[in-house]
Amino acid sequence: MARAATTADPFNAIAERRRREILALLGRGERPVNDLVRSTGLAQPQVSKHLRVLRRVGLVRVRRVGRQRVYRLDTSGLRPVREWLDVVLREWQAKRRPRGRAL
Amino acid sequence: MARAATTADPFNAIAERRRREILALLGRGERPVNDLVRSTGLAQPQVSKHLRVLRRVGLVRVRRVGRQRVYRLDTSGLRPVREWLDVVLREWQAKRRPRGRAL
DNA sequence: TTGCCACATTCCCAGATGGGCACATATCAG
DNA sequence: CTGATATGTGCCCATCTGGGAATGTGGCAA
Repeated sequence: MARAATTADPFNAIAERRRREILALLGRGERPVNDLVRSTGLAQPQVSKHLRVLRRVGLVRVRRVGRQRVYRLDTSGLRPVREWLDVVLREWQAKRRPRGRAL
Repeated sequence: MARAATTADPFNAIAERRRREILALLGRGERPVNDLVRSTGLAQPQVSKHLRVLRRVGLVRVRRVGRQRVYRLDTSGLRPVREWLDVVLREWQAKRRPRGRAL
């Protein structure tokens, strides 16, 4: 088997640097594609492709405004990541600091 | 260019399901390879390979005990992920709930 | 030394990119 | 309709990958 598709889940989607960059930008507010193109310095087609991946995994949503497409971050898509991280770190903490037994 | 190496950073490393599984197991405490092999149901070589990737990105550490190698989670390696996630979510919240101005 | 055990490494290969580039589409101004 | 603007898609290709199977290696027991 080869590597999983980038659209397999949020973990694979955010593995790509540029996509994280795009998500970070969208975290500060919605933006049309060309805005992202300028901010990232990437070619427009590349940005569109990254956005497509982010769309497929539910990390962003689009809204059409005239001939533009305004992208918006959908934080719910990051939930699995947050949760996995929390579980791992939480359990680790529980093991590392059993001081005074658990409550 | 192709996809970044799985050993490029923690984001790429945890993109793989099996590796997340291994990290979750290690979150509950150190374990020798064979333990992980049993828990994951993967073949030993595969587990070793995943562990190698996790080692390279600093997500786990090894300790030799006799002929075994005990792996331990190194949470500091997850910091970049935690931080990126926090920044994105925090900024998003700031935009979504500007109630009563910022403090 | 011999043999076994716990792991790591190497080789092979189909599958999935990400960027560059050309091109298709949709919308809006004239 | 025509041209310009804003995006999405298709194609090509070097590169990295995860699993399977075989092999290499260090430590321990007899």
